[in-house]
Amino acid sequence: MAVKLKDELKAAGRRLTRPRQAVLEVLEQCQYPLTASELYQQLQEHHVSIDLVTVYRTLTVLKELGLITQLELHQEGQFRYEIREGREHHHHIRCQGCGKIADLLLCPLKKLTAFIEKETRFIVEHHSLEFSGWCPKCQ
Amino acid sequence: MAVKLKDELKAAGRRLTRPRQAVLEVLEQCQYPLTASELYQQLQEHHVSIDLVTVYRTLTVLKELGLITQLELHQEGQFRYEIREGREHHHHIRCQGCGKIADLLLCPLKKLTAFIEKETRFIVEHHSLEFSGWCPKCQ
DNA sequence: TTCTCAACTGCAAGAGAGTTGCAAAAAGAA
DNA sequence: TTCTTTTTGCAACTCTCTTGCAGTTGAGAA
Ligand SMILES: [Mn+2]
Ligand SMILES: [Mn+2]
Ligand SMILES: [Zn+2]
Ligand SMILES: [Zn+2]
Repeated sequence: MAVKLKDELKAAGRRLTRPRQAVLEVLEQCQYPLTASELYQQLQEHHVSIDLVTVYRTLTVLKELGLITQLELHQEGQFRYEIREGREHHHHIRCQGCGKIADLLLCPLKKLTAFIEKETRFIVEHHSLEFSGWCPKCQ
Repeated sequence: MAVKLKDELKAAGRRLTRPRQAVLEVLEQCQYPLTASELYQQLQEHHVSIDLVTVYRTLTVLKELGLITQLELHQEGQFRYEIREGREHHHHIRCQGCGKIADLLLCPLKKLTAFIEKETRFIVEHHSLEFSGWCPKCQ
């Protein structure tokens, strides 16, 4: 992934820097999508000192390079980011109690998209689908 | 609807006021869900002078009474509100060009919810599903 | 109708996520 | 090492939404 980062940056005329490597590493090791400030905290715990503004700018760059995905969970009011490498398009479920986020490794919307395009005459480009509820521990 | 508002307010020990009537009227007449500031603008156009803070507080009350629904469209960064009366649970599609929002009078997620509950052992309470793309005019 | 008081409103200030301007620092090519 | 361009950190800012508080108003009681 580090190699891929370097190549993608170079191809885009951008530079390989400490913050970009560090942010990508944290996201690689995390099992669930992180917010900018969660990422910032984790960096501090790893004794990597990067300004929060730089975290935001880095996330924008990594997203532009197609290395991470930005997502929005319902009613959270902030973005989350996760590594794209090796993960197909999928959706999430979040526990209303503890905030635990789990992947749903499926997308049931292909047929529905075709139907909606026919009915509305829109051309569908994106969709967003998330569930929330109670995880086993919080029930 | 005006009668229903009065009754619901009374039942909740709350009062019937000008802002509450005006906000509900604007939402009743609108064909698509409005943000707080769109609502505020429309009120001003109708020469109803209500502070934006009061609009927010009014939306909270109407939501608590179950008269309106709060929703969040993907990537918009603000809430929208629509009248609940006479409308079943449904979803939306928004045009990335002009911002037009259309209702999708369907919900395809009942079976999927049961499947997810079995797979994840979460109990699903809410879901959010929206589409975005290009409306006929913007294509 | 008038009185009374809790509910409500407007204004100012604040919170939280994210963005922008700018000078100083660092990457990387020559 | 030098030079140019990109990147960073800091401060200030934007935008949506919330909170505190003093003055106003709705509506039940007298
Ligand atoms: Mn995921
Ligand atoms: Mn609708
Ligand atoms: Zn999908
Ligand atoms: Zn649904």
